[in-house]
Amino acid sequence: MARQSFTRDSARLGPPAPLADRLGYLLKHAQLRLADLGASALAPFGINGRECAVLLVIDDAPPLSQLELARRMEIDRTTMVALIDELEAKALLARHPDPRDRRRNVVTLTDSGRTTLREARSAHDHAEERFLDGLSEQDSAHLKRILRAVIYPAPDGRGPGRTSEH
Amino acid sequence: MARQSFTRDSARLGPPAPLADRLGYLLKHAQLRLADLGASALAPFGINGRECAVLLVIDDAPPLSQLELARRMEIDRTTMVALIDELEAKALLARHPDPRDRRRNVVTLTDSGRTTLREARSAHDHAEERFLDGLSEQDSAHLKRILRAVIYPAPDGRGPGRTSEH
DNA sequence: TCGGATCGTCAGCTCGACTGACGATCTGCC
DNA sequence: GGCAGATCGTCAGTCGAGCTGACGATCCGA
Repeated sequence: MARQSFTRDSARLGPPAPLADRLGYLLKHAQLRLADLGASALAPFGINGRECAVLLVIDDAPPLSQLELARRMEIDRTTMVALIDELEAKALLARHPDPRDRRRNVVTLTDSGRTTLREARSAHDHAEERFLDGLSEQDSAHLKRILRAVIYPAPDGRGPGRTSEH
Repeated sequence: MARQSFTRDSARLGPPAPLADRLGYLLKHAQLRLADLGASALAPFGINGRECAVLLVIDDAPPLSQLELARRMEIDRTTMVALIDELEAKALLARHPDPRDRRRNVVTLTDSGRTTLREARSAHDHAEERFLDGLSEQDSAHLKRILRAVIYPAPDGRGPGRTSEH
């Protein structure tokens, strides 16, 4: 359930003064809180956030090799091995040797994987909503837009980080 | 230098389509990028982000015990031990047994610690600016405000979670 | 004064991520 | 056709951050 449970009991005190304005602190703890909510939401499906993300990406794209998958998600390929091992053990996806290039394994969702993904996605969306609860529609959208901008900074002066070109 | 260096070489591709809109992904990667910038900025001073945060909090507050420090930063007290060990080894802070309660160690900055903190803080601020480069003043402020709102949600309907007062 | 709480410490564990190596396979080039 | 070099999946080992559980020293309230 997402590290950093610390003394959760000792009633939610605000941020320590000198850190309240540090972006690093804010980002870390926002991420932590969402991870926490997300983990609870996904727990009933026996998967965690990373695993859910893998399923999402596989579902979205044409059959991918492990390496392609890893690259898209910016995960190390050795890390992906374990991740896929796990999901395969849970029968949510399957490895198929690629007949065109026998070095590769093509990874696809199983029926069970698709079902689980559908339900898990909805549960996770709900957690995200709770996370954003209290924010206006605009603020939520704004947050995402700003985050994309700082993650994928415009290479030159112009334009926000490009936002996918489908 | 902040985990997740992955295939940094394979030219910065945008977010995988199905993840581009997931807050979890965005938060994680924003945090990652900032941590990366911050680590580079702090490296010359021989400290990392966590250590810098500890120095900041100590500097800000009256003499704190290790436990108080840990609580303020929402760090486990056993984790704090190692953190302080490290900073003490670097002579940036010192432990003093508290004469009033001999179970406690009061932690204070050394002169060297104060100097290092001053310089490191400025370097880190600069990194933060680079991170926010491309965002307008308003967007930067907005980002912090929104993050605070989601980290410390208003307990009931209305409250400090408020996000638009400009 | 004595039992229970508090504080600092330590050993051991988990988890995500990385490095380095290896065998199997593919590809370009002679 | 044959071979050097790249690519892919795998595995063992390591690292950092964080946690749990235990322990000794100390404090405090009944």
